[in-house]
Amino acid sequence: MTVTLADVAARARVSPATVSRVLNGNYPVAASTRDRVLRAVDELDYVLNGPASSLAAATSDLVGILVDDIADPFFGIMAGAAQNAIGDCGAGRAGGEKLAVVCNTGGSPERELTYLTLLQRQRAAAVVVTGGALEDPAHIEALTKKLAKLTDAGTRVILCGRPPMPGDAVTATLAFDNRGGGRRLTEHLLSLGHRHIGYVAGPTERTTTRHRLDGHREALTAAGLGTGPDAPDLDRLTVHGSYTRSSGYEATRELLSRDPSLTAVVAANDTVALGACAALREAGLSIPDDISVAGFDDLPFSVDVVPSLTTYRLPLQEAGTRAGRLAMGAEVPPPGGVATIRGELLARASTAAPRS
Amino acid sequence: MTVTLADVAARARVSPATVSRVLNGNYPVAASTRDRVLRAVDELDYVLNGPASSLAAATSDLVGILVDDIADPFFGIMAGAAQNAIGDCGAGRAGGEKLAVVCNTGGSPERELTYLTLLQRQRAAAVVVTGGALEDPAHIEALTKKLAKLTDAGTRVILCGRPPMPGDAVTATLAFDNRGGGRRLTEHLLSLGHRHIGYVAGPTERTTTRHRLDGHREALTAAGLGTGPDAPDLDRLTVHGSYTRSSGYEATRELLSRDPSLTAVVAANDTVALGACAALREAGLSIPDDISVAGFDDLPFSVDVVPSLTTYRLPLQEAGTRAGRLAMGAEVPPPGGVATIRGELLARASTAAPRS
DNA sequence: CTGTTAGCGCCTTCAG
DNA sequence: CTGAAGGCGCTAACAG
Repeated sequence: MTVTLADVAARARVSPATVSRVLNGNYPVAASTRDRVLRAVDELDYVLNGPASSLAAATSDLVGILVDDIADPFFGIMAGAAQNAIGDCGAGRAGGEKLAVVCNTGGSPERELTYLTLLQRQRAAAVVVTGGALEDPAHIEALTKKLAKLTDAGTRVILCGRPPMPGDAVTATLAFDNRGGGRRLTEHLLSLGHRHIGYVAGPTERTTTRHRLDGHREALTAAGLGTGPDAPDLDRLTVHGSYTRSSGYEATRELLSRDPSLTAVVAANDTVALGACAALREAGLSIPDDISVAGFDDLPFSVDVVPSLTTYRLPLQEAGTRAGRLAMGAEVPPPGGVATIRGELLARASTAAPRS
Repeated sequence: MTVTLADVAARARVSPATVSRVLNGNYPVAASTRDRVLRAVDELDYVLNGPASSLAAATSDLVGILVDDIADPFFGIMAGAAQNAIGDCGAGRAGGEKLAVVCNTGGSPERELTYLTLLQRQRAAAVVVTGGALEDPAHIEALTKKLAKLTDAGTRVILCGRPPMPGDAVTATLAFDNRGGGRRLTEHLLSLGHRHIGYVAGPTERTTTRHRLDGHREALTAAGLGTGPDAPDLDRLTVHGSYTRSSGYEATRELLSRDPSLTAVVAANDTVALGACAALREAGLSIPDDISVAGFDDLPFSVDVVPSLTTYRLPLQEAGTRAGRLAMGAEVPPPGGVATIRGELLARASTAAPRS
């Protein structure tokens, strides 16, 4: 019924081994033989049996990309770039095509582990894990063990946009400078003259959230606004939520009710910032005349909204591409296995000096 | 080195076959035996070899979801929902877990075919193809053949948000009522009193684009604005682009330059509508006082932008979920294999009666 | 309910 | 440069 490599061999009047060799292209074969084989493949409409091939070779063409939320462009952009890079590298086994595939964890640690197991089961060639890490010791340990096992089994493990993990469970890590970005953004606001700055943070248990917030407070402290008897109560000016627009909206209303004298709001990311803008506008405040707003990431829409959003640009595309190349082994890991990717402050129309 | 099923069998003092049976859960096994096996699995930290298992069983746990653009929430929402539905169904082989995986074609027909081949190679259990179809006869033929081959090989093929294909190459089709939506939107504008309506269309060669535009013109024609000596030149009031914000921006500027007397703009989708709004605002027009704008899809941001966007809501989440269930065989295909999913007109703040 | 026996389709030494 | 042979790890009949 289904055509196998043996059928192709018979038609091309060569041995199965030869067919295998031309298909994998990793062994010298006479040009004329190759042509004959390729023609037979075509005529028979032969498709390699992946499982059989993976079983025999003990590796597969699968590359998994794990994301927190596939409906969020932050992940979509990285995943797309990684997938492109992987597709472009070509030259793998069996026609040079890797199957780069994205898995949506929905932010659930269990599903993260499940997907990793599934990928391990498939003997994936590589795994790219994106997004901030959960700061739960139990999960970190489980994750570390699982990743170490993958690495042991020959799977390349790349962390993208995520802090390094302890030990050598991982092939390479591309970390974002979330702390630095948080600091720069707040420094920018400070230099504009703001002194009452609210912060709409992400979910508490994520490294991304904490690092961005740390950077923010670092800047505040450096400006003498961090502690001391008449320093503002930082916790009161911080509201946690999720990385969604509606969360930004709610949190901003809360912030406003806690301190109506706010002259600026920093959001955990651009999406959250959009929600913040909506809440502010609804409260009758004009941006940036009455209040400034800053985001983080520089998602595509950020330059386009009105007013255009001041943010800290993370090179998501580049990071994804690099992660993809690393996953393919097309690029050597950075020294120490860890590279920190810096972003860039984009001061746009949503921030201005406070009203005097 | 790596632990195999035989190792587990030895440790649990049963035969390999028994281990296989408890792992797959599709065969009666004594509870005490099962426990012993499960314990051994745990102690040995055993992970099933997917390729071996797929080879022997001639099927795999892989389910592919093809999308045009992973960075676009339109696809992200459907893909995420499908992935959830597939994960929730459980009860597959080997622990009941399917590996639901999304593949990003970037809108390229070649990559679509490539991914399908890769999935076929892996003997995928099912494939969900989302997004509008390309209207190129050569590609349609190639695609039909490839899908038929997948179906023949036992892979369930589900079309989601895409018109039906000729023949029986496909297991089930979930089509969106793009034409009906396009008509409803324009009828709404017409009933408000608009007579000069511009249309920002998507890429010419996609069914989604054409159906939405067809609906629009259908409504115009029904209102007596379609043809005739003093009917407006519909082609002049239509500009094609891509499904992006910037495309909407450019196209709207073009539209405005072609006919400054426009009182309404209908966009191919919400993202495009956002770009249209930006262009309109930049031209000094206020929405909806000077000009009305309508989108399509009802993406999450659409209710939140200012002014909130009138649009035609497509139940993306529901469609994705249903596609996922169909892919798992957890739901029987609709009669005839095709179900048309209707949406709902959402008249919001971006449309109003034209200035008199 | 459980063990035994054959392969699934391909890759990979080893010879030639 | 090409052929022959063995086995990758698991599942699916069969028996019992």
